[in-house]
Amino acid sequence: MEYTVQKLAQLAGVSSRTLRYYDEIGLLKPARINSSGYRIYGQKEVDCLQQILFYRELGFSLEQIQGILSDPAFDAQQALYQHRQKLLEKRAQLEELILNVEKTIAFKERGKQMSDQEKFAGFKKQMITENEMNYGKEVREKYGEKIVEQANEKFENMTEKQYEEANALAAEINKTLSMAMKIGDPSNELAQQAAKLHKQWLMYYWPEYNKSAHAGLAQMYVEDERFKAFYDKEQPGTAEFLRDAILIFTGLKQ
Amino acid sequence: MEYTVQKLAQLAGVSSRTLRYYDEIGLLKPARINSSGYRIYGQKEVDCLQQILFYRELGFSLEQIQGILSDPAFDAQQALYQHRQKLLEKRAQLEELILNVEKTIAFKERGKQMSDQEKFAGFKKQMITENEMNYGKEVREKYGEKIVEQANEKFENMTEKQYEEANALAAEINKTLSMAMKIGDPSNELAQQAAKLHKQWLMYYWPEYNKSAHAGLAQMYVEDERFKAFYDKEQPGTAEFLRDAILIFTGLKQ
DNA sequence: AATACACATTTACGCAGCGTGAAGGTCAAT
DNA sequence: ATTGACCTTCACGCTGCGTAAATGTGTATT
Repeated sequence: MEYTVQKLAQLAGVSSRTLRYYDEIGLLKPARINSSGYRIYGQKEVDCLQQILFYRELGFSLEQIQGILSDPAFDAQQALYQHRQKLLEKRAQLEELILNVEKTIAFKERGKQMSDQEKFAGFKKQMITENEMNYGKEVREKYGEKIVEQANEKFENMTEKQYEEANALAAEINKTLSMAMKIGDPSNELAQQAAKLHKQWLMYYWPEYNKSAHAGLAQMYVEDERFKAFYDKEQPGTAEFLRDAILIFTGLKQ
Repeated sequence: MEYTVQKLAQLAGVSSRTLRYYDEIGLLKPARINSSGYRIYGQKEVDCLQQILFYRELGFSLEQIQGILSDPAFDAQQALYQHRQKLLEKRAQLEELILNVEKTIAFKERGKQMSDQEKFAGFKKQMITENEMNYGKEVREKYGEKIVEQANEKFENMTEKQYEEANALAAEINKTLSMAMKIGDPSNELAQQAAKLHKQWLMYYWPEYNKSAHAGLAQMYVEDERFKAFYDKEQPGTAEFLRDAILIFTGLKQ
């Protein structure tokens, strides 16, 4: 059986350009060239092409394939081993690359979360200052107008650095919380650590700390859907969990 | 601090050609060009180069980096995700490649093993001709000295080509057997195919075929530990499986 | 026989990211 | 003035073809 470029190309599932290229680089010469200059391939060339494509699929370069096929018995084995070795190295590199990309993603993700929390901080400010919430009202009733004004002032006078510290704290709270959730007990050490961090975080925003206000805020985290959604976005039940941890931390439960 | 190409190149650990190229494609333009046409880079460019190299290490193309750096906040995140996705796909491809290369190695290895089987054939010869085994004895008793001598002669007169054919057959038997093993029933079509191939293989070595000798050999495969080890080396139980298949094939069981 | 249309041919640019010259100017020191 | 270490701008080369462009052939239909 004899084939022209196109026929052979179709048979082998490559382009005719590829066959001409293989001819050009001497990888696969046609059996003969007919009177019109057409390349004519025979059975031997078909077999050879199959071999070429086989090694090509294994990721060998055309040059390597040429080497392997020109001296088949000797090199093929060793070439395969070396090739495998190279592929393994390549894979190791890729693994590392992927790890680095993932680290970068995580890093940026954290950065993004902080800008989310920026909004949240704004949201919180709105809550405290504009008296929209019942709890806002309650706080005002309980602690008076003066303290609320002081809080606003403190918030608005935060330096950039303090702001970043607060956000870093918030990120740590999240992390600690998510770890504590895995254990599942709000009286557990890790959960109490989260509550403590939360207190520290609060102190960036509140003019003074007291346990019942902290506990009240914690309760609000559960009852206000906006807060709840914020805390639950990664893991449902986080708001409740944090509330319970804080209630225990403040000693206002059990 | 200002740098010429070379200085910056040294600082960043790239070649000056690279910096010129980055200038050429507009990825990193020098801060200014001095009166002699020298490229002069400033602090801003140093920082930018750091970013470029960072993303380059993550495997991004220069074009992608250009995109990311020109509109940092917006694209970077998504680009990272997409990039990760692409890397994962690439890894999957690599895995497959490696698997295929290893398969090929194993296949060629088996070819090499055929020269092990050369030993094995020698081993077999020894067994049959030198009357070491009970089964060897039995065969002699059953079929007489003459036929054994004929077998030896046939074996020693095998051409290279016949020998290779026989080895190819042996390889096919192995393959068929391992597939049949997955199904698990020695009366199954594939297992019977293996038995048939085994008969054909035998006929390269035996002067004449008969069912009971075939069945006897099959039994020996199980009872002689050397044969058993040979057949079981890839998958325990293969010797028994082959024996059962051959017993059914020869009709000497059930 | 003319036309159409699918095939064939060679030549050559393009791709990514530089390496590696070549041919020539500039700077500082000798 | 010369040297030697810099700098500059071309421009080709690497891989494995894709994708024209320009031109010739083979076969079927009108």
